[in-house]
Amino acid sequence: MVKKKPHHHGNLRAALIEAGLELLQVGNLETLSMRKLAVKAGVSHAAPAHHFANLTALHSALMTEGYKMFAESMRADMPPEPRDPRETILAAGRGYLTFALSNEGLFNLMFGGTPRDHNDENLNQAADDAYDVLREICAPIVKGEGGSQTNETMIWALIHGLARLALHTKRGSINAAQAFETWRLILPPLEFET
Amino acid sequence: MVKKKPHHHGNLRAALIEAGLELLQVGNLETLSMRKLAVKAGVSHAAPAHHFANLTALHSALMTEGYKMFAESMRADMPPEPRDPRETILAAGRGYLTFALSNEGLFNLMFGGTPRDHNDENLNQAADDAYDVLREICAPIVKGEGGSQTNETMIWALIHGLARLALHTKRGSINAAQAFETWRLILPPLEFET
DNA sequence: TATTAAAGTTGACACTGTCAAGTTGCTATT
DNA sequence: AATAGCAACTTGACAGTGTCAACTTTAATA
Repeated sequence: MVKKKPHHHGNLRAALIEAGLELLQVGNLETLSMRKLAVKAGVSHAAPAHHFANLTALHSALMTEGYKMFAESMRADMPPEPRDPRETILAAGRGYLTFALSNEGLFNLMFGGTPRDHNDENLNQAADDAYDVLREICAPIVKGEGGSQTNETMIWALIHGLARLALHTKRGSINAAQAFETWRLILPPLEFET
Repeated sequence: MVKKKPHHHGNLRAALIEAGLELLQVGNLETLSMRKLAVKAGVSHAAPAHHFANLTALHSALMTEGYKMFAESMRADMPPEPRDPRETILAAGRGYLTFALSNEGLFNLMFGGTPRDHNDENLNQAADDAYDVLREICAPIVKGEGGSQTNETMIWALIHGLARLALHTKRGSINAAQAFETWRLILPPLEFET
Protein backbone atom coordinates (compact mmCIF):
# COMPACT_ATOMS: atom_id res chain seq x y z
CA MET A 1 0.00 0.00 0.00
CA VAL A 2 2.45 2.55 -1.14
CA LYS A 3 0.12 4.98 -2.88
CA LYS A 4 -3.55 5.29 -2.09
CA LYS A 5 -6.29 7.66 -2.99
CA PRO A 6 -5.86 10.08 -0.18
CA HIS A 7 -9.23 11.69 0.00
CA HIS A 8 -12.53 12.74 -1.44
CA HIS A 9 -11.49 13.78 -4.85
CA GLY A 10 -8.65 11.46 -5.56
CA ASN A 11 -5.88 13.75 -6.58
CA LEU A 12 -7.21 17.25 -6.66
CA ARG A 13 -3.89 18.99 -6.98
CA ALA A 14 -3.06 17.27 -10.24
CA ALA A 15 -6.55 17.87 -11.55
CA LEU A 16 -6.30 21.58 -10.78
CA ILE A 17 -2.98 21.89 -12.58
CA GLU A 18 -4.43 20.03 -15.53
CA ALA A 19 -7.42 22.37 -15.57
CA GLY A 20 -5.10 25.35 -15.32
CA LEU A 21 -3.08 24.22 -18.31
CA GLU A 22 -6.29 23.81 -20.29
CA LEU A 23 -7.41 27.29 -19.38
CA LEU A 24 -4.07 28.68 -20.48
CA GLN A 25 -4.44 26.91 -23.81
CA VAL A 26 -7.64 28.67 -24.73
CA GLY A 27 -7.02 32.05 -23.13
CA ASN A 28 -4.55 34.30 -21.46
CA LEU A 29 -3.54 34.91 -17.90
CA GLU A 30 -6.64 36.90 -17.07
CA THR A 31 -8.92 34.01 -17.94
CA LEU A 32 -7.15 31.86 -15.35
CA SER A 33 -8.85 31.94 -11.97
CA MET A 34 -8.91 29.66 -8.96
CA ARG A 35 -12.67 29.56 -9.01
CA LYS A 36 -12.81 28.42 -12.61
CA LEU A 37 -10.32 25.72 -11.75
CA ALA A 38 -12.52 24.64 -8.87
CA VAL A 39 -15.54 24.43 -11.16
CA LYS A 40 -13.58 22.48 -13.75
CA ALA A 41 -12.50 20.00 -11.11
CA GLY A 42 -16.03 19.76 -9.73
CA VAL A 43 -15.13 21.06 -6.33
CA SER A 44 -16.08 23.98 -4.11
CA HIS A 45 -14.58 27.39 -4.74
CA ALA A 46 -12.27 27.35 -1.73
CA ALA A 47 -10.92 23.83 -2.18
CA PRO A 48 -7.90 24.88 -4.25
CA ALA A 49 -6.63 26.97 -1.36
CA HIS A 50 -5.67 23.75 0.43
CA HIS A 51 -3.26 22.91 -2.37
CA PHE A 52 -2.14 26.38 -3.43
CA ALA A 53 -1.81 28.95 -0.70
CA ASN A 54 -2.51 31.79 -3.11
CA LEU A 55 -2.58 32.71 -6.77
CA THR A 56 1.17 33.08 -6.89
CA ALA A 57 1.62 29.53 -5.65
CA LEU A 58 -0.74 28.28 -8.34
CA HIS A 59 1.15 30.23 -10.96
CA SER A 60 4.41 28.78 -9.70
CA ALA A 61 3.05 25.25 -9.95
CA LEU A 62 1.93 25.90 -13.52
CA MET A 63 5.31 27.38 -14.36
CA THR A 64 6.93 24.25 -12.97
CA GLU A 65 4.87 22.13 -15.32
CA GLY A 66 5.73 24.56 -18.07
CA TYR A 67 9.47 24.25 -17.54
CA LYS A 68 9.19 20.48 -17.72
CA MET A 69 7.27 20.57 -20.98
CA PHE A 70 9.69 23.20 -22.17
CA ALA A 71 12.85 21.17 -21.56
CA GLU A 72 11.13 18.15 -23.00
CA SER A 73 10.23 20.05 -26.15
CA MET A 74 13.82 21.13 -26.66
CA ARG A 75 15.20 17.65 -26.10
CA ALA A 76 12.58 16.13 -28.37
CA ASP A 77 14.06 17.77 -31.44
CA MET A 78 17.66 17.14 -30.53
CA PRO A 79 19.46 14.21 -32.16
CA PRO A 80 20.03 11.35 -29.70
CA GLU A 81 23.65 11.04 -30.75
CA PRO A 82 25.05 14.57 -31.02
CA ARG A 83 26.99 14.94 -34.21
CA ASP A 84 27.26 18.49 -35.43
CA PRO A 85 27.04 20.84 -32.41
CA ARG A 86 25.53 23.53 -34.56
CA GLU A 87 22.79 21.17 -35.68
CA THR A 88 22.09 20.37 -32.07
CA ILE A 89 21.68 24.03 -31.22
CA LEU A 90 19.41 24.52 -34.21
CA ALA A 91 17.28 21.56 -33.16
CA ALA A 92 16.95 22.66 -29.56
CA GLY A 93 15.98 26.10 -30.78
CA ARG A 94 13.30 24.55 -32.93
CA GLY A 95 11.97 22.80 -29.84
CA TYR A 96 12.02 26.12 -28.03
CA LEU A 97 10.02 27.79 -30.78
CA THR A 98 7.59 24.91 -31.00
CA PHE A 99 6.89 25.11 -27.30
CA ALA A 100 6.41 28.87 -27.34
CA LEU A 101 4.13 28.87 -30.36
CA SER A 102 1.92 26.01 -29.24
CA ASN A 103 1.70 27.05 -25.58
CA GLU A 104 1.40 30.78 -25.77
CA GLY A 105 -0.48 31.25 -22.51
CA LEU A 106 1.92 29.12 -20.54
CA PHE A 107 4.92 30.75 -22.21
CA ASN A 108 3.63 34.19 -21.27
CA LEU A 109 3.07 33.02 -17.73
CA MET A 110 6.64 31.75 -17.49
CA PHE A 111 8.38 34.68 -19.15
CA GLY A 112 5.95 37.57 -18.98
CA GLY A 113 6.99 38.94 -15.63
CA THR A 114 4.33 37.24 -13.53
CA PRO A 115 5.53 37.12 -9.93
CA ARG A 116 6.66 33.69 -8.81
CA ASP A 117 7.48 31.99 -5.55
CA HIS A 118 11.26 31.96 -5.46
CA ASN A 119 11.20 29.52 -2.55
CA ASP A 120 9.31 26.89 -4.54
CA GLU A 121 11.91 24.16 -4.79
CA ASN A 122 10.04 22.25 -7.48
CA LEU A 123 9.96 25.35 -9.63
CA ASN A 124 13.62 26.10 -9.09
CA GLN A 125 14.53 22.53 -9.90
CA ALA A 126 12.48 22.49 -13.11
CA ALA A 127 13.94 25.80 -14.22
CA ASP A 128 17.46 24.56 -13.52
CA ASP A 129 16.79 21.40 -15.51
CA ALA A 130 15.68 23.49 -18.45
CA TYR A 131 18.79 25.61 -18.20
CA ASP A 132 20.86 22.45 -18.24
CA VAL A 133 19.70 21.81 -21.78
CA LEU A 134 21.08 25.17 -22.76
CA ARG A 135 24.33 24.44 -20.98
CA GLU A 136 24.67 21.13 -22.78
CA ILE A 137 24.15 22.43 -26.26
CA CYS A 138 26.51 25.36 -25.67
CA ALA A 139 29.27 23.27 -24.14
CA PRO A 140 31.10 22.62 -27.44
CA ILE A 141 31.23 26.30 -28.30
CA VAL A 142 34.67 27.77 -27.97
CA LYS A 143 34.78 30.13 -25.03
CA GLY A 144 35.57 33.70 -25.84
CA GLU A 145 36.23 36.72 -23.70
CA GLY A 146 33.26 36.17 -21.41
CA GLY A 147 33.55 32.45 -20.80
CA SER A 148 30.94 29.79 -21.34
CA GLN A 149 28.19 31.70 -19.60
CA THR A 150 28.38 34.42 -22.20
CA ASN A 151 27.79 31.88 -24.94
CA GLU A 152 24.78 30.51 -23.09
CA THR A 153 23.40 33.97 -22.60
CA MET A 154 23.79 34.76 -26.27
CA ILE A 155 22.08 31.58 -27.46
CA TRP A 156 19.28 31.91 -24.95
CA ALA A 157 18.74 35.58 -25.68
CA LEU A 158 18.63 34.91 -29.41
CA ILE A 159 16.14 32.08 -29.30
CA HIS A 160 14.00 33.62 -26.60
CA GLY A 161 13.87 36.95 -28.34
CA LEU A 162 12.92 35.25 -31.56
CA ALA A 163 10.15 33.32 -29.84
CA ARG A 164 8.80 36.49 -28.30
CA LEU A 165 8.91 38.24 -31.63
CA ALA A 166 7.16 35.36 -33.35
CA LEU A 167 4.35 35.46 -30.80
CA HIS A 168 4.20 39.21 -30.94
CA THR A 169 3.71 39.42 -34.66
CA LYS A 170 1.83 36.25 -35.37
CA ARG A 171 -1.56 37.81 -36.08
CA GLY A 172 -3.60 34.72 -36.70
CA SER A 173 -1.51 32.13 -38.43
CA ILE A 174 1.48 31.02 -36.44
CA ASN A 175 3.79 29.75 -39.13
CA ALA A 176 6.28 27.81 -37.06
CA ALA A 177 8.23 26.81 -40.14
CA GLN A 178 8.96 30.43 -40.97
CA ALA A 179 10.07 31.15 -37.43
CA PHE A 180 12.44 28.22 -37.56
CA GLU A 181 13.84 29.37 -40.88
CA THR A 182 14.57 32.74 -39.29
CA TRP A 183 16.24 30.92 -36.44
CA ARG A 184 18.50 29.15 -38.88
CA LEU A 185 19.36 32.48 -40.49
CA ILE A 186 20.10 34.49 -37.38
CA LEU A 187 22.17 31.90 -35.58
CA PRO A 188 25.60 33.44 -36.05
CA PRO A 189 28.61 31.42 -37.11
CA LEU A 190 30.19 29.96 -34.03
CA GLU A 191 33.48 28.26 -33.41
CA PHE A 192 33.33 24.84 -31.84
CA GLU A 193 35.90 22.77 -30.04
CA THR A 194 37.12 19.79 -31.98
CA MET B 1 -8.33 80.39 -27.10
CA VAL B 2 -6.71 77.42 -28.64
CA LYS B 3 -6.48 75.17 -25.62
CA LYS B 4 -8.85 75.39 -22.71
CA LYS B 5 -9.66 73.30 -19.75
CA PRO B 6 -12.37 71.19 -21.28
CA HIS B 7 -14.22 70.06 -18.24
CA HIS B 8 -14.43 69.36 -14.56
CA HIS B 9 -11.11 67.79 -14.06
CA GLY B 10 -8.99 69.53 -16.61
CA ASN B 11 -7.38 66.73 -18.50
CA LEU B 12 -8.42 63.50 -16.93
CA ARG B 13 -7.10 61.22 -19.62
CA ALA B 14 -3.54 62.41 -19.20
CA ALA B 15 -3.85 62.26 -15.43
CA LEU B 16 -5.05 58.67 -15.60
CA ILE B 17 -2.16 57.63 -17.81
CA GLU B 18 0.24 59.37 -15.49
CA ALA B 19 -1.29 57.56 -12.53
CA GLY B 20 -1.10 54.30 -14.42
CA LEU B 21 2.60 54.76 -15.11
CA GLU B 22 3.18 55.48 -11.44
CA LEU B 23 1.33 52.33 -10.42
CA LEU B 24 3.43 50.32 -12.85
CA GLN B 25 6.58 51.76 -11.32
CA VAL B 26 5.85 50.45 -7.85
CA GLY B 27 4.07 47.24 -8.73
CA ASN B 28 3.19 44.78 -11.39
CA LEU B 29 0.28 44.41 -13.74
CA GLU B 30 -2.04 43.05 -11.08
CA THR B 31 -1.67 46.16 -8.97
CA LEU B 32 -2.96 48.26 -11.84
CA SER B 33 -6.71 48.82 -11.72
CA MET B 34 -9.06 51.38 -13.15
CA ARG B 35 -10.51 52.08 -9.75
CA LYS B 36 -7.11 52.83 -8.24
CA LEU B 37 -6.46 55.17 -11.14
CA ALA B 38 -9.74 56.89 -10.46
CA VAL B 39 -8.85 57.34 -6.80
CA LYS B 40 -5.39 58.66 -7.70
CA ALA B 41 -6.95 61.21 -10.03
CA GLY B 42 -9.57 62.16 -7.43
CA VAL B 43 -12.48 61.13 -9.52
CA SER B 44 -15.34 58.65 -9.29
CA HIS B 45 -14.76 54.99 -10.03
CA ALA B 46 -16.56 54.97 -13.37
CA ALA B 47 -15.06 58.14 -14.77
CA PRO B 48 -12.15 56.41 -16.53
CA ALA B 49 -14.59 54.48 -18.67
CA HIS B 50 -15.28 57.67 -20.62
CA HIS B 51 -11.66 57.77 -21.71
CA PHE B 52 -10.82 54.07 -21.92
CA ALA B 53 -13.57 51.79 -23.09
CA ASN B 54 -12.14 48.88 -21.15
CA LEU B 55 -9.01 47.59 -19.46
CA THR B 56 -7.48 46.58 -22.76
CA ALA B 57 -7.83 50.13 -24.05
CA LEU B 58 -6.14 51.46 -20.95
CA HIS B 59 -3.34 48.96 -21.35
CA SER B 60 -2.96 49.98 -24.97
CA ALA B 61 -2.69 53.62 -24.01
CA LEU B 62 -0.01 52.81 -21.45
CA MET B 63 1.84 50.70 -24.00
CA THR B 64 1.75 53.65 -26.37
CA GLU B 65 3.42 55.80 -23.76
CA GLY B 66 5.85 52.98 -23.14
CA TYR B 67 6.88 52.75 -26.77
CA LYS B 68 7.55 56.47 -26.84
CA MET B 69 9.72 56.33 -23.74
CA PHE B 70 11.33 53.23 -25.15
CA ALA B 71 12.37 54.76 -28.48
CA GLU B 72 13.50 57.87 -26.65
CA SER B 73 15.66 55.82 -24.31
CA MET B 74 17.35 54.10 -27.23
CA ARG B 75 18.00 57.35 -29.07
CA ALA B 76 19.25 59.03 -25.91
CA ASP B 77 22.33 56.82 -25.79
CA MET B 78 23.04 56.96 -29.52
CA PRO B 79 25.72 59.36 -30.76
CA PRO B 80 24.21 62.32 -32.61
CA GLU B 81 26.64 61.91 -35.46
CA PRO B 82 26.88 58.22 -36.24
CA ARG B 83 30.47 57.18 -36.64
CA ASP B 84 31.08 53.52 -35.99
CA PRO B 85 27.88 51.58 -36.81
CA ARG B 86 28.74 48.95 -34.26
CA GLU B 87 29.09 51.60 -31.57
CA THR B 88 25.66 52.88 -32.53
CA ILE B 89 24.14 49.45 -32.12
CA LEU B 90 25.84 49.03 -28.77
CA ALA B 91 24.56 52.40 -27.62
CA ALA B 92 20.98 51.75 -28.70
CA GLY B 93 21.11 48.42 -26.93
CA ARG B 94 22.25 50.14 -23.80
CA GLY B 95 19.24 52.41 -24.06
CA TYR B 96 17.07 49.34 -24.51
CA LEU B 97 18.48 47.75 -21.38
CA THR B 98 18.19 50.95 -19.40
CA PHE B 99 14.53 51.27 -20.29
CA ALA B 100 13.75 47.66 -19.42
CA LEU B 101 15.58 47.72 -16.11
CA SER B 102 14.16 51.00 -14.90
CA ASN B 103 10.60 50.42 -16.11
CA GLU B 104 10.03 46.78 -15.35
CA GLY B 105 6.26 46.96 -14.98
CA LEU B 106 5.79 48.88 -18.19
CA PHE B 107 8.22 46.61 -20.02
CA ASN B 108 6.29 43.55 -18.90
CA LEU B 109 3.06 45.17 -19.99
CA MET B 110 4.48 45.85 -23.44
CA PHE B 111 6.18 42.51 -24.00
CA GLY B 112 4.58 40.10 -21.58
CA GLY B 113 1.74 38.95 -23.78
CA THR B 114 -0.92 41.28 -22.42
CA PRO B 115 -3.69 41.61 -25.02
CA ARG B 116 -3.68 44.90 -26.85
CA ASP B 117 -6.02 46.79 -29.13
CA HIS B 118 -4.60 46.21 -32.59
CA ASN B 119 -6.84 48.91 -33.99
CA ASP B 120 -5.35 51.58 -31.73
CA GLU B 121 -3.63 53.81 -34.26
CA ASN B 122 -1.63 55.70 -31.66
CA LEU B 123 -0.23 52.44 -30.38
CA ASN B 124 0.60 51.16 -33.83
CA GLN B 125 2.30 54.43 -34.68
CA ALA B 126 4.39 54.45 -31.51
CA ALA B 127 5.41 50.84 -32.01
CA ASP B 128 6.38 51.55 -35.61
CA ASP B 129 8.44 54.54 -34.52
CA ALA B 130 10.31 52.36 -32.07
CA TYR B 131 10.96 49.79 -34.75
CA ASP B 132 12.34 52.54 -36.94
CA VAL B 133 15.20 52.98 -34.51
CA LEU B 134 16.06 49.35 -34.98
CA ARG B 135 15.88 49.74 -38.74
CA GLU B 136 18.18 52.72 -38.63
CA ILE B 137 20.90 51.14 -36.60
CA CYS B 138 20.80 47.95 -38.65
CA ALA B 139 20.88 49.71 -42.00
CA PRO B 140 24.68 49.67 -42.36
CA ILE B 141 24.92 45.95 -41.71
CA VAL B 142 25.74 43.97 -44.81
CA LYS B 143 22.72 41.95 -45.87
CA GLY B 144 23.17 38.23 -45.86
CA GLU B 145 20.97 35.40 -47.00
CA GLY B 146 17.82 36.69 -45.36
CA GLY B 147 18.03 40.33 -46.30
CA SER B 148 17.92 43.33 -43.98
CA GLN B 149 14.94 42.11 -42.02
CA THR B 150 16.91 39.13 -40.82
CA ASN B 151 19.57 41.43 -39.40
CA GLU B 152 16.95 43.46 -37.63
CA THR B 153 15.36 40.36 -36.21
CA MET B 154 18.70 39.13 -34.95
CA ILE B 155 19.63 42.38 -33.25
CA TRP B 156 16.20 42.79 -31.73
CA ALA B 157 16.03 39.21 -30.55
CA LEU B 158 19.47 39.49 -28.96
CA ILE B 159 18.86 42.69 -27.07
CA HIS B 160 15.31 41.83 -26.09
CA GLY B 161 16.28 38.38 -24.90
CA LEU B 162 19.09 39.87 -22.88
CA ALA B 163 16.76 42.42 -21.30
CA ARG B 164 14.29 39.69 -20.39
CA LEU B 165 17.06 37.60 -18.91
CA ALA B 166 18.40 40.54 -16.93
CA LEU B 167 14.97 41.18 -15.44
CA HIS B 168 14.41 37.52 -14.84
CA THR B 169 17.55 37.01 -12.82
CA LYS B 170 17.96 40.35 -11.18
CA ARG B 171 16.96 39.32 -7.62
CA GLY B 172 17.19 42.62 -5.88
CA SER B 173 20.06 44.59 -7.30
CA ILE B 174 19.67 45.40 -10.93
CA ASN B 175 23.23 45.95 -12.05
CA ALA B 176 22.66 47.66 -15.36
CA ALA B 177 26.37 47.99 -15.98
CA GLN B 178 26.83 44.25 -15.89
CA ALA B 179 23.95 43.73 -18.30
CA PHE B 180 25.50 46.19 -20.69
CA GLU B 181 28.85 44.47 -20.45
CA THR B 182 27.13 41.23 -21.42
CA TRP B 183 25.53 43.04 -24.30
CA ARG B 184 28.93 44.13 -25.52
CA LEU B 185 30.18 40.57 -25.27
CA ILE B 186 27.33 38.79 -27.01
CA LEU B 187 26.96 41.17 -29.91
CA PRO B 188 28.47 39.05 -32.64
CA PRO B 189 30.97 40.39 -35.14
CA LEU B 190 29.05 41.90 -38.00
CA GLU B 191 30.08 43.10 -41.41
CA PHE B 192 29.21 46.65 -42.30
CA GLU B 193 28.93 48.44 -45.58
CA THR B 194 31.63 50.97 -46.22
C1' DT C 1 -29.97 82.19 -24.47
C1' DA C 2 -31.24 77.38 -25.53
C1' DT C 3 -29.55 72.95 -27.13
C1' DT C 4 -26.76 69.32 -27.20
C1' DA C 5 -23.05 66.35 -26.39
C1' DA C 6 -19.31 65.30 -23.50
C1' DA C 7 -17.61 64.47 -18.76
C1' DG C 8 -18.38 62.83 -14.44
C1' DT C 9 -21.47 60.52 -10.67
C1' DT C 10 -24.16 56.97 -8.51
C1' DG C 11 -25.67 52.51 -8.02
C1' DA C 12 -25.77 47.99 -9.26
C1' DC C 13 -24.15 43.32 -10.90
C1' DA C 14 -21.29 39.35 -11.49
C1' DC C 15 -16.89 37.89 -10.72
C1' DT C 16 -12.42 37.57 -8.28
C1' DG C 17 -8.94 36.05 -4.20
C1' DT C 18 -8.86 35.16 0.49
C1' DC C 19 -10.10 34.19 5.12
C1' DA C 20 -12.70 31.91 9.13
C1' DA C 21 -15.39 28.38 10.76
C1' DG C 22 -17.55 24.18 10.26
C1' DT C 23 -17.99 19.25 8.27
C1' DT C 24 -16.50 15.01 6.35
C1' DG C 25 -13.78 11.06 5.96
C1' DC C 26 -9.32 8.69 6.13
C1' DT C 27 -5.27 7.08 9.22
C1' DA C 28 -2.90 5.76 12.74
C1' DT C 29 -2.23 5.02 17.56
C1' DT C 30 -3.78 2.93 21.56
C1' DA D 1 -11.64 -2.35 17.25
C1' DA D 2 -12.45 2.18 18.94
C1' DT D 3 -11.23 6.67 18.86
C1' DA D 4 -8.36 10.71 18.48
C1' DG D 5 -6.49 13.60 15.21
C1' DC D 6 -5.71 15.57 11.00
C1' DA D 7 -6.02 16.50 6.17
C1' DA D 8 -9.43 17.51 2.57
C1' DC D 9 -13.29 19.80 1.46
C1' DT D 10 -17.59 22.95 2.15
C1' DT D 11 -20.02 27.02 3.36
C1' DG D 12 -20.36 31.71 4.05
C1' DA D 13 -18.57 36.05 4.14
C1' DC D 14 -15.79 40.26 2.78
C1' DA D 15 -13.35 43.64 0.10
C1' DG D 16 -11.93 44.58 -4.37
C1' DT D 17 -12.40 44.27 -9.45
C1' DG D 18 -14.43 45.59 -14.48
C1' DT D 19 -18.44 46.97 -16.62
C1' DC D 20 -23.00 48.59 -17.51
C1' DA D 21 -27.19 51.74 -17.18
C1' DA D 22 -29.29 55.85 -15.70
C1' DC D 23 -28.61 60.22 -14.04
C1' DT D 24 -26.52 65.11 -13.33
C1' DT D 25 -23.41 68.67 -14.38
C1' DT D 26 -20.67 71.44 -17.35
C1' DA D 27 -18.98 73.57 -21.56
C1' DA D 28 -19.22 74.63 -26.31
C1' DT D 29 -22.00 76.22 -30.04
C1' DA D 30 -25.84 77.52 -32.86
